[in-house]
Amino acid sequence: MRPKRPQAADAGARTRDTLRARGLRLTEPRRIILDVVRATDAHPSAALVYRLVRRRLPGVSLATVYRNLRVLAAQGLLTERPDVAGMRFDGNTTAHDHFTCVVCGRIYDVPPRAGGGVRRALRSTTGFEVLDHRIEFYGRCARCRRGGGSSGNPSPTRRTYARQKPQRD
Amino acid sequence: MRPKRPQAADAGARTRDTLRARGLRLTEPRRIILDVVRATDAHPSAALVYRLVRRRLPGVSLATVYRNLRVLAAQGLLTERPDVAGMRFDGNTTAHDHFTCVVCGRIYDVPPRAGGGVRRALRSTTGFEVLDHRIEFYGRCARCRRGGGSSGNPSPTRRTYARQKPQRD
DNA sequence: CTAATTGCAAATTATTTGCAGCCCC
DNA sequence: GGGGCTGCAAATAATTTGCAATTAG
Repeated sequence: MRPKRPQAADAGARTRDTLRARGLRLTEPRRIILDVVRATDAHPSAALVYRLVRRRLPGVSLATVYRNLRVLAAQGLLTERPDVAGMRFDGNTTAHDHFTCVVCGRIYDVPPRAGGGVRRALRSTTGFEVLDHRIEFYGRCARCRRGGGSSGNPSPTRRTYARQKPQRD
Repeated sequence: MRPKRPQAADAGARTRDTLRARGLRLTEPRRIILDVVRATDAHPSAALVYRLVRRRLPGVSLATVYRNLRVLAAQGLLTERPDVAGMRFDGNTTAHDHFTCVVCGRIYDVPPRAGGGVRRALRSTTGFEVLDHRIEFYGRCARCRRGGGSSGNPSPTRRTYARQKPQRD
């Protein structure tokens, strides 16, 4: 397991309270699932979360992982990201954008760019109430610009990135 | 079928050339599929495209629809959008962002906001080569802000929008 | 206690693929 | 005429659900 992010420090107590307020319990599978998602910045798929959780709790079922990822997302304790290859989860709930490398498939967190200004502008021109927004960038990461598509994906010669099948999980 | 967008005027010829250049053919199913996706701004799922195409070509198979949506996306003739409820397709290939109403589930096209400036900034700070970007907004559309969640979705009282199940298709 | 949660297996849903025949260039 | 394309049916893959047993609070 990797070192946790700073925010994860108080996780136990705060998380428990958040859940309890909605009549939800902080069970061991649930706690470990959240912990695992928070401990990585790989934006894991449900399948990968499952594999990682199993290392700590060999008996969990995949269904439990799916159910909890949903519950935790509904409580705002983690975020769901629809992806070409299925749903991915993000334990970093602070404001940030994403950069997907079309060569290696890695998803990088990048600092938030177009701040509230964009949202305000949209609101004033459309009359829509903007509650949230997400920005996804696509391109070649520094690593892949240098060496040819280093680790990870085969086909570096793709023309589209929409269909890029990154290292699933 | 609804009125086409201005860009769709020359579709036939240009599209044929684009495909031919890659050794691909412009068959009737393919042409109609592209036509259908271009004729709507509903960001349809494959299943809806299938239903719409069938009206004009009753014999098509779902597999053909899927295969062609992939091919057309790979050629840049349409865009794929991963969504919580599966892939959606967009025939509008000009620069624009999206606004998803968390009440009725509609996806609106909105004019592009954070232009190239955002991309340039990201490039200079990260060393990443940014080829493309997408912005997704979430909130309540004008219509839903007025009347309670008018047409469309049941549960107007949801707390999260990540799991909003919009009118599938 | 007792409602929330879990594991398991079966069920759904979305999407892809193998293959034989068809058709565009 | 040959390689793309198509329809069909079967195969995968991702995610969900029913249910009886278990457990947190």
